[in-house]
Order: sequence, then structure tokens, then C-alpha cells
Amino acid sequence: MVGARVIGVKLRRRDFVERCAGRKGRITRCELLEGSTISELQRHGKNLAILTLQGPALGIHLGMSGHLRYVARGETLAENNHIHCEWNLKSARGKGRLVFRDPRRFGGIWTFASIADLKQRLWQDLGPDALSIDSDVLHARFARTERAIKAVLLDQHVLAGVGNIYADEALFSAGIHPLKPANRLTDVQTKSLTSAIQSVMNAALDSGGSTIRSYTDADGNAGRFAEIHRVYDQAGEPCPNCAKPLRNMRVSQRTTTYCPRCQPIR
DNA sequence: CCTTAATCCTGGAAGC
DNA sequence: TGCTTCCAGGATTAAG
Repeated sequence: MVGARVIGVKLRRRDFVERCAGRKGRITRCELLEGSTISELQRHGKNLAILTLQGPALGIHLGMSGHLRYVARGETLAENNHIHCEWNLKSARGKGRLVFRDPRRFGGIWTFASIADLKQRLWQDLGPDALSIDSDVLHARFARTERAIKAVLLDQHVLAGVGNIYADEALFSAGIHPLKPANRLTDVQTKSLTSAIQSVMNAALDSGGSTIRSYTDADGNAGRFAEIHRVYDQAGEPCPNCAKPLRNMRVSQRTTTYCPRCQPIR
């Protein structure tokens, strides 16, 4: 995408896009990057950004069921429904479309005049990115709250990028009970959890992500990490470590799977 | 501050 | 088979 020129935009659902500041009225094609050249892609946690040479920038969140697909000219998409926005691109590699499909519509697009504007208004309150977090920084953040560690991991204001799957996988890997108060994690436990978060997420990236239902990468490939989830969606199955059945509980309105023996509360 | 429930949606699976 | 209920990679809001 970088270097491609946006030669057209088709917005099928106007309520899928929001303008964060500035004038009122309809979102324009220009705000959706038409006529601009993509200069850079950025990501912070689960938030994506598309930057342009001319200034206009988009914030994108995939929500639960969202996915972005690149469709080269001549190619067709098997699933044509729930496409809320598409961008026609022209680059050295030819023409194609970037397609945003999101059946549940929990995702969205936000328009900004500049990347500085986007960061200030959209990313301001996010915690540091999970893939590059430092254990000491995380420890300091955990020290500020006695909420359950699972709830804290899901809180994007504390740490950006960890969702329900990777929170459970990381807590299991680090041997920490989901209900343990965040401020009672020892230094050693925080170090262990930090490296668990990063190794779990990097392993997931290597496998192309966790496809539960609809997620695909930009080329339409499903991820294979769900095949090797150790606890997520495995309640009742034997723990990979000790063979005791894994259990479900509810934390922060989210199903949480853990091993009662390998993840003690202390 | 904290937690809970409700809300925004579609669709697949399970239950009857 | 068909109908109903529940549940799902997320995040915000209101209420208590």
C-alpha cells in the first residue's frame, strides 16, 4: 500500500466512519484519502493508521470481525457482503482495491487532517504497545491498581494490544491466576508475564494470527494460531502442563479460561 | 476509583 | 427440519 495513490473511495455505510473534530456535515472523499498518496502505515495496540503525503490520515479499528483485504484488479472476493468501505489504489504494482469487511460492525474508521491530530485525539489515552513494553514500566503501571490482572491486561489504557485470547494465553504461560490483583504481582511474575505476552503474540504473528471465524490477513489467508491455543476455548480439556481439566470463569465480562493448578492465586 | 449490565451487530452452533 | 437461545478476536456508557 505504501506509495499507492488512492484514485477512488466507495463508502457503503456512512455510519461506519466518524470525524473526530472540525467541520460538521458529510464525510468527504478527500477525508477518506481520495486523491492522496499513502506514505506510511502505523499501528499502536489494536489501532491502525494510514498516513498520506498530503496530510489526511485514517484511524482504523477492526473490532471483533473486521478484516482488511487487498484485491488485485481482476480478482474477486468470495464474500461480498458486509463491505463497508473500499479504496481503489494505483501503484507501481498496478491497480487494486483495499476492502474493509466487518460483519458485526464493531470496527470503524476515523478521519483526521493529520497524523498528529489522530494521535492526539485517538491514541492519546492508550497505554504503551504490548509488543515493545518494558517489564519495569509494566510493573509500575500494575502497581497503581488492585484490579484483577486479567481485567488490567484487557484495559487498553494500561497496555495496548492485548485482547481476550492473548491475555489468557499469556497468563497461563506465566502461571498467574486471572484474578490476582495487579499490584500484588512480584517483580519476577511481572517479568515472566511481560515475556509471555511478547512471545505469545510474536508466535501468533508468525502463525498469521488467530482465526476463530472471519479473520484473514490482507491476502485472505486464515491464521493458524487458534490450532495451538493452549487454554483459550479449551475449558474442560486437560491442562497442557498438568492434565487437570481447564476451567472457565468470567472476568470483565469476558470468558476466561485457566488452569486451577498451574495458575495459583498467590 | 471500582464493578456490573446493557449496548452496538451478524452468524454459527447447540438445544429442543 | 425449523425454531429459539446462547455465544463470539472489542469497547463505550450508564448505573450503583
